[in-house]
Amino acid sequence: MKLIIHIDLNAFFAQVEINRHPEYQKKPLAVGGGIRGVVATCSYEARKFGVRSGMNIYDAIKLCPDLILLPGDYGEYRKQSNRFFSAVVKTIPTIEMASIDECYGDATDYLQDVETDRPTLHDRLFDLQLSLFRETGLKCSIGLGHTRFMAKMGSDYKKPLGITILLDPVDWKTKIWPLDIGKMYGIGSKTAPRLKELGIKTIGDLATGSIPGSKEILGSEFEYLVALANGFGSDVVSTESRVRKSCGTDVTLPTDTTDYDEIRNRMRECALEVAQTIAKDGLESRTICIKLRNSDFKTNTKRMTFSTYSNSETDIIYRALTILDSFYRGEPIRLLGVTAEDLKPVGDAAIDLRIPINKASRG
DNA sequence: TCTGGGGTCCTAGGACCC
DNA sequence: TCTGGGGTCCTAGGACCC
Repeated sequence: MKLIIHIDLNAFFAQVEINRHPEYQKKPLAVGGGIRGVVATCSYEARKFGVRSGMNIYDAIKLCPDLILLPGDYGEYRKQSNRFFSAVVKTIPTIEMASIDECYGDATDYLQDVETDRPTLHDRLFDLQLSLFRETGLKCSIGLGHTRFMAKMGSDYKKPLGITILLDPVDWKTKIWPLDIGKMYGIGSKTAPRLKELGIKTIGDLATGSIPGSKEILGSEFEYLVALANGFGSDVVSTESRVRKSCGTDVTLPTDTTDYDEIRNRMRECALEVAQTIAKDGLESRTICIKLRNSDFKTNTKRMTFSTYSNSETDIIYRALTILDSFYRGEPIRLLGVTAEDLKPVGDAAIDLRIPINKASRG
């Protein structure tokens, strides 16, 4: 069986900021904000006050009045991430980035000789963690399992600087099964409460696979999730960089507005940014989706598929505004955005399956 | 001053074709 | 006149993750 590792940088954005500004060491710090923003990441000192990612800034400051709030420097985070994971690759060549601050790796070659010797296995992972810190100044948590899921649950189990090995049933039965069902990767804030109502309070409860009603809630995911909790699942680590399927940008306005000129202008800015981004990446798009969120926080989307692919600024802006004009009904708008979908590399033949060849050739 | 911004994947239903 | 099933494309929205 393969040995899959998951490496997760702890409070990554906050770590980078503290490394750049040593005076913030041991201080409650959060990255995020903006006029109506939320916390993207916060330091462990901030977490002691109850501050969490996703929390709005207003609540975060209520909990922690001395919170240091930084706007975030995503270019720098990208650079530091590349530096860190390049260091990982020197030891574990097969890695798959899962996001800016985490990766999966196939560590079979690196660890196989010590797999059955638990103390030595642990030592080797500790050495890896330490050498990554010495080389990059960044702290990570490490999870190890036979599947991606167990590796991921492992790196999440103890932070910061955790090392959690979930190779044997006894490992996950004692560490993972007692966890709240909401901690399971793939079960979010909507599904967890519904499962709890049925009596599925922990991952172990789901693992039995026998609680009536759970199949109805989880639908086609049911068998898959039960299998994951029992140590089955994918162990494939793909080094291929993933092709982007969509590219979008949205913006929360400083205050809700019904001013159509402002809404149009903001939409134009978003469309321009999207056009420039996909053009820079050598992509073009055929479907444009616009998003409007009103003051009740209800989000509506409307998309249109066009007959040609384009990444030209004029086209993308025109398309987005055309949809907006046919869609906007005068409600106060809190957030708006544009997403380009149906992306393909410029120059690749566009195969239009909607026109059967026999008909098209009939002319 | 309550609730960002970047994504992915899935589902369900309608239109349309054979 | 009534009525079917398979398949694709498209759309809107939900859920989830970082």
